[in-house]
Amino acid sequence: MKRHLDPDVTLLAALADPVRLNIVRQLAACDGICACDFTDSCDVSQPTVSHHLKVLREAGVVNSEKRGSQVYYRLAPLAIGRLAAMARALVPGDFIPAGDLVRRARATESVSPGDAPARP
Amino acid sequence: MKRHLDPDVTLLAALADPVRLNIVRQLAACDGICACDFTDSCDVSQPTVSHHLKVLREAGVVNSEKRGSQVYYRLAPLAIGRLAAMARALVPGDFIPAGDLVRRARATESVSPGDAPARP
DNA sequence: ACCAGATATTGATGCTTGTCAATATCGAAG
DNA sequence: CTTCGATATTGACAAGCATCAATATCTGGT
Repeated sequence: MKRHLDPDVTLLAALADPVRLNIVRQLAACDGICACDFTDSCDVSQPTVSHHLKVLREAGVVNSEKRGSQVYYRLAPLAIGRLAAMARALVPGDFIPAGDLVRRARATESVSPGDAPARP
Repeated sequence: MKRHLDPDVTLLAALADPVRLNIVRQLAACDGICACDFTDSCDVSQPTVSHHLKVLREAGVVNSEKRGSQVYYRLAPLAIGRLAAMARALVPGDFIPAGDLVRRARATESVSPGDAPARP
């Protein structure tokens, strides 16, 4: 994982992988999961799972705790908080002149994702 | 941009780039920005900006509206909403047995990001 | 001390991606 | 119609990443 200058990019990049997002979602549903469980649930090899866990660890998304011969992982609340804060900061309307609010309210998200700039 | 099966991964991947996150942040601060403004503010070439805008468009992060010879971009509220929903879904504590809450409350995020699994 | 299980590291490989130069397309103005 | 400014596309290239096989390290039990 590239060490970006912006820690938010690092956080997003850590989550922007199907295997890693799957891991994170499992951790959200049931905190404190042993690494071996991921080796079963994810359909990738054990070294790959270990690699992804390392990426998540270095991005601060998960914390690890060694217990006996196995390692338990849990979500880092700070990381999830940072993600939520990012989403909140991206919501327009907090620091925008009132006139723009009206203009935005009129344009009610009519364009579907992925289409070109209105080619007739 | 790879077309993932999971749309959330596509959304996160679209945001996980310094140039694109910069664009999105500018759009959050001042909605309705012409593409040429990004060519100035981002220190990459015009084709690269156009490429990143396309990625954001296809991920549903931004909507584009052609006005005259120039194209205005604005954030897609749905995408930001999806990001916020993701962050909310990752917060543990909503659907976790009460006993685990106590256990998690005791382990108060003491481990710093990126360190090894507690080697004494 | 040795063995077995769990996790991490290394090295190699194919695919993806960010970037730019060059070119194409599109719209407005003359 | 031609020219100019703005945006998009194409082609090419280097860098980064996900993945696995093989190997190493660590831990608990016998």
